[in-house]
Amino acid sequence: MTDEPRPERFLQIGEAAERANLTQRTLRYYEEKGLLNPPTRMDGGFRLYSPEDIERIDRIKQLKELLGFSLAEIKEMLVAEDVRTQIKAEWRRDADAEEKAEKARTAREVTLQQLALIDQKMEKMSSLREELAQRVQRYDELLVRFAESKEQETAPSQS
Amino acid sequence: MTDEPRPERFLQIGEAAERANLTQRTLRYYEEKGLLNPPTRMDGGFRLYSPEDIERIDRIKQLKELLGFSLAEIKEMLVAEDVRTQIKAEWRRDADAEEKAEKARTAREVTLQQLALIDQKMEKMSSLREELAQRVQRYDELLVRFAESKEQETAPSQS
DNA sequence: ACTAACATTGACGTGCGCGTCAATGTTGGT
DNA sequence: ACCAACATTGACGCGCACGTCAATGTTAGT
Repeated sequence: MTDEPRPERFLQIGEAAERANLTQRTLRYYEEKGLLNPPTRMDGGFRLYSPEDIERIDRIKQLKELLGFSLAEIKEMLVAEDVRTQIKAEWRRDADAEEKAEKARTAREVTLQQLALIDQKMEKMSSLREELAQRVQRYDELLVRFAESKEQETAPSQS
Repeated sequence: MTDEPRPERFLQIGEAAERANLTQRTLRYYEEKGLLNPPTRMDGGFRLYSPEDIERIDRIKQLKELLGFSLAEIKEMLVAEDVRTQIKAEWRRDADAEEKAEKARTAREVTLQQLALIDQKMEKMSSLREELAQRVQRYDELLVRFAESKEQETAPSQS
């Protein structure tokens, strides 16, 4: 559960999986499903995950565990991320300026939608939290009343 | 998505399912898995869900969709709820007082754990929210810079 | 050159959370 | 008495998100 910092080296699948606390199978599966773009390979064919790949794996975990989305949904959400790295890569190269701006606008929109979604969830969680907190209070009151009545049994009122 | 208010009548499975936006199959499945205690039946064997049953169904939906727990986990969490209604039912009847208090304490503990769990999730969500908000800001800056450079193209600096 | 540790693809298996028949019974109204 | 609408149990099916072999290849160290 110790949030590993972003590594600066490339990692093989074993290390990558351990770091994220996932199995190798899971990483290959995510690749199969298009959630991870195919990582670079060593000469022998071993996968090599870049620091960016590693970050993306973390993001997937986050979206899955935290927000409970399906992999298909997560794939949709990662479009914004893709555009982001795409822009970074294209930034220094020519590429039509207006086109880049358009991509940025799209990415902005998608991210805003994600934000709205998170806000929705947080509101609902907050109200659930309130409900539970009130419930605890009621238990407390009940237990206090109980303690009082017990007190009276052994040591009658001193008023 | 309109949060139906708590009904005061007993509902058959059809109405109950529609109300919660679930299928009949799902309700029977929840019963099968012990998430719902067997509802009362009509003479012919038709299920009749009490208002409490209906509330419980909503709670299950909440825990599932909002927090993304498995049905097994939710079953665990509902223990507190069970104790709660149990206490209510036993309250007027004799039943050893200390025993009731013990149950209340247990229910309190379970509820506190759920609260802690929710707080954990909310914290993580909050930090994810921050990350995304920052990202939007960076897009904005980028787009502003872009707009400025475009402005210069058509209308050179007036300084 | 050998070996242990690590990786590859392919294929089948699994648990969860239901969906979907099929065959049958119940309820309520005309 | 009949009929449509609604329900019942049982059983098989299915998509998702991987788990788990099996057979094979790669890498790194001695």
